[in-house]
Amino acid sequence: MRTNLFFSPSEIERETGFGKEQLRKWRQRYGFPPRESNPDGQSIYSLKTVEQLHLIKRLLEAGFRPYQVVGKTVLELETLKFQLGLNIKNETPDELTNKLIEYVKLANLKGFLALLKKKRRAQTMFNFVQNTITPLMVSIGDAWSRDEIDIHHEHLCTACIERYLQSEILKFLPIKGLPNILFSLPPGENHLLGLLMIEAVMAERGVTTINIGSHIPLNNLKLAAISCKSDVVALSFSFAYPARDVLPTLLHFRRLLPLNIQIWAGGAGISVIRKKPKGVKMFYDLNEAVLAMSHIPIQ
Amino acid sequence: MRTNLFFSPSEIERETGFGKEQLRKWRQRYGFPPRESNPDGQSIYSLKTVEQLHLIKRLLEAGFRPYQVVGKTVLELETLKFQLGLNIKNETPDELTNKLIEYVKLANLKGFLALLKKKRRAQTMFNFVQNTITPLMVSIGDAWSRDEIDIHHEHLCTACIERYLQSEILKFLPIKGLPNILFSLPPGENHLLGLLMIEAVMAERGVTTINIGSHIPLNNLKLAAISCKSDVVALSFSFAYPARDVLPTLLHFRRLLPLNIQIWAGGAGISVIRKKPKGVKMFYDLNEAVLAMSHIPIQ
DNA sequence: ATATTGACTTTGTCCGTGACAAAATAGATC
DNA sequence: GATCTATTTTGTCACGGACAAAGTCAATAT
Repeated sequence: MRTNLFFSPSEIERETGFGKEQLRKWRQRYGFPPRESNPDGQSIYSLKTVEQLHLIKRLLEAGFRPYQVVGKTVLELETLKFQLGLNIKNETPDELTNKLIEYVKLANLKGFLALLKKKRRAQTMFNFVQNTITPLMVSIGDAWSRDEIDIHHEHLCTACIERYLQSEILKFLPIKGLPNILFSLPPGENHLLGLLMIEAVMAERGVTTINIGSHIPLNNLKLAAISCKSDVVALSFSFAYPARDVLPTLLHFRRLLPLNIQIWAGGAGISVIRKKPKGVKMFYDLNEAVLAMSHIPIQ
Repeated sequence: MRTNLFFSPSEIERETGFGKEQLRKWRQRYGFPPRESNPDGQSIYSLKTVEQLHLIKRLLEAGFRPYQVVGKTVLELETLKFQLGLNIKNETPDELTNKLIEYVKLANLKGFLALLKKKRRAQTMFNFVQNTITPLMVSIGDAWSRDEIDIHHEHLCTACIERYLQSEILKFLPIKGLPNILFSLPPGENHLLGLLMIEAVMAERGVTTINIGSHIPLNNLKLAAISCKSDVVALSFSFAYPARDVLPTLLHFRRLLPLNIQIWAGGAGISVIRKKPKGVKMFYDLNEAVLAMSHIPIQ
């Protein structure tokens, strides 16, 4: 289903998280990635190269150093990977998830939403997010990487759930005496769903939540946090966020924001970070965040 | 708030959206931003420089060329901006708009939403969009360009209205026999509000609306339109969308999409286009779109 | 008068390379 | 074995040349 056989430098950055400067240096030092160009002279990367970069990325995350993996042949890399036993575990989706995916495939959003609402009524928002939405999005991602669905199915599903969560969040009433949390996405991040999920859970608990959305410079986000009298600013990093930018972004923001306002970071994008920056709370799990919420000192 | 803040090159990129390479070139060509360095010899940028870059960004968006604004003093830039401000039609906002803006300034989103809801109950969605939201957003934009509010106020306001519209759209029920419209943003576009406004109006009329959101390649959007059995695909171009990309995007999409599916284009971004591309309906007004809706042949 | 063409200018992005600081590793000492 | 120091590896930044894409403007055609 994927039609593009070649990738531009900016697409590479989005796909693999490696910057152009880094790749240029690798080419100078290890002779990889090779310099290719299309008839117009534009420099491009072939699908083979991109796949090799993905492989390198996984090996680096597993602890290898660049000089050990960059510049090796695919065969050598596969051998290393095999030795590590890096296997994808494919948990089989439950029945509900399968039904929902079926609706998306048929573009039956009415049925999709009806089923979602039914499930929502039967459980708390916390459980709904954890047991219904999360497995659904994981399975959708899996199905896409297996080419069983097109990317537009994923977009459709995401947009539908985002709309539903937005309307549900609006229904919750804040409780006096609980903290005030400002939700936002880091600059360059476009994936809103994860942020809405954690906001919905917090709103259910009675927290005053404000969602300022995406594409706001960190210095202006600081002003927003002060203006809203927020106790916490929560940022969500998606799987697609360039890994090497996560830590610098958090440190940058920590330096700007007054120390009496906490910074929370969550999302699939932070799982690659080994050591936590000082003054930032990292959440790998919904539970942790809910627990932490009850310990926020109110201003 | 006298802080001695300094930013590294990559932090500048996050704060202003200008890349390091671009800024380096500007320094080479126009002598701005100046080369400053901290005791360690690292090159850094002061907060003053950042603010100047924000100003430059606004002037560039207003149509100036880099050689006209990069390298000028703050005073010269302020003069240019002032001259620009004179062109803005300063219709005095009505009382309701002023009240809403006041709520945003105070970050009182509860009051903001309550007033919005009250107004919504008193009129149709069509009138709500045309008489309440549109003037509000115009005034917010004006206030920002006059430096009366910070950009974060605009973000807050936009996010709030988007959430409200999402929940309102969910309440409308489609009527059988009416067309099916797929709403989306062109690649690279981030401004959702305009799209939600037109979708809300259409949904009120009983049209089956599907909103697939942003950042979807045109080829996959085509697949979505076919899969959803849409009669029309509606795209919204914001004022911020690069004018030179509007026409190519529409022509590209028209070439991809089967001819029995109409393409609609709207938003502030299309007003700069002189001649319409063939096979695409351009809407400069809500009324036109509503009228056109009743003439769609149903498949 | 408007549209189109074509030369010229501006502008952003990519490249290769050198410099350098931060991180990781290895080696040495306690 | 643990801690400290020297060395190597690695990523980021600067610089300026090359170049294509986009914008400007004047001359010509419709």
